[in-house]
Amino acid sequence: MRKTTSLLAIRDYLESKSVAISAVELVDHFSGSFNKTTIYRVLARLENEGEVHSVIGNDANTYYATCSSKCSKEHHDHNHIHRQCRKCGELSCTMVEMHSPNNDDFEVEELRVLLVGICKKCQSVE
Amino acid sequence: MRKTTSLLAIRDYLESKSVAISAVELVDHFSGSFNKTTIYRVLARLENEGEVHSVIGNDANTYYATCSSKCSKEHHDHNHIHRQCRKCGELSCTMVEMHSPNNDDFEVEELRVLLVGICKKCQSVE
DNA sequence: ACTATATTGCAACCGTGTTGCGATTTTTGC
DNA sequence: GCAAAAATCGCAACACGGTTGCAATATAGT
Repeated sequence: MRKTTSLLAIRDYLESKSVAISAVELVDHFSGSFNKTTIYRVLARLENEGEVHSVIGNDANTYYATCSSKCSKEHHDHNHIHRQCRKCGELSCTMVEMHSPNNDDFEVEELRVLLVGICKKCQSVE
Repeated sequence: MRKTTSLLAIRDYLESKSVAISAVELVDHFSGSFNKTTIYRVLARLENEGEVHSVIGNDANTYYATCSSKCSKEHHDHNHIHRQCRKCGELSCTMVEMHSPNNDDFEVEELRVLLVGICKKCQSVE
C-alpha cells in the first residue's frame, strides 16, 4: 500500500496553517518524506488547480497558502492584501479584498498587494 | 583621467528611462563597461542613498527606477502603484499613491502594490 | 610623493528553482 | 489476474539571479 501522496500531504499541511509557507520551508519540512523536485512540482499543480495560491514575498521567495473557497481552476480570486513581517519573515493573508483600478491603457488581471512592516509578535519582542 | 564612474552611468541611465529596469537588463546593458558585481553594488548604494527604489516584479526579479523628488536617504516615499505586463514584462511606476491601511497588530512600513496585466502595446499586438 | 580610501574585476560561491531521465508505483483495459 | 498505459517520485545535474572574498587599480588628502 502507498503512503499518503505528496500532493495530499502538502495540501493538508498548507491547509493546517494560518499563514503562508515558503517553498523553502516546505522543502525543509518534508525533507524526510519527499524530494525537493516533487515538492516544487506538487506546488505548481496545486496552484493551477486552484487549491493554493502563491505570493512573492519581500525577500523574493515564493510563499504558498490555501485558497479561499471561491477559487476554482479557471477563476482565481485572491486579490486580497498580504502582509509580511520584516523581522521574522512571517507572511500572511488578510481578509481585505482589493478592487482593480482599471484604466484604459492597462488591462489588470491580478493585484499583488504586500504590506511590509512589523508584526505584533516582533513589536513586543523589540 | 577616470572614465565616468559606474555609479553616475547607471544613475543617469535609470533617469533616462520612463520605466523600471531590471538588474539583469542593467548587467546586460553595461556588460561592455562594468562588471556584474559592480552593477549590483552600485544599485545597492543608489537605493539606500534614496536615488532609486527597487520593485520586486511578478517574475521575482528586481527592477529599479529613479525615485521621485521627495525621496531622501532617510525618508523614502514610493508607496505608489506599480504595474507589470505579463507578456512583455515591462514594469512601470504609476503616479497613484497608496495609503497604508494601518491597524493595531501590524505596523506597516512599506506598501508594495503591483498590478499584473497586459499593457497597451501588447493588447494591440494580440 | 605617500598614505588612506574608494572603485572595480574576477572567480568562486550561495540559494531558489527547474529539467531530463530512469525507476517504481498506481491505475486502466481486457 | 495481468499486461500496458499513466501517474508519481527521486536523483543528479543544471540554470540563473545575486553575493562574497580578495586582489588590483585609481583617486583624494596632506
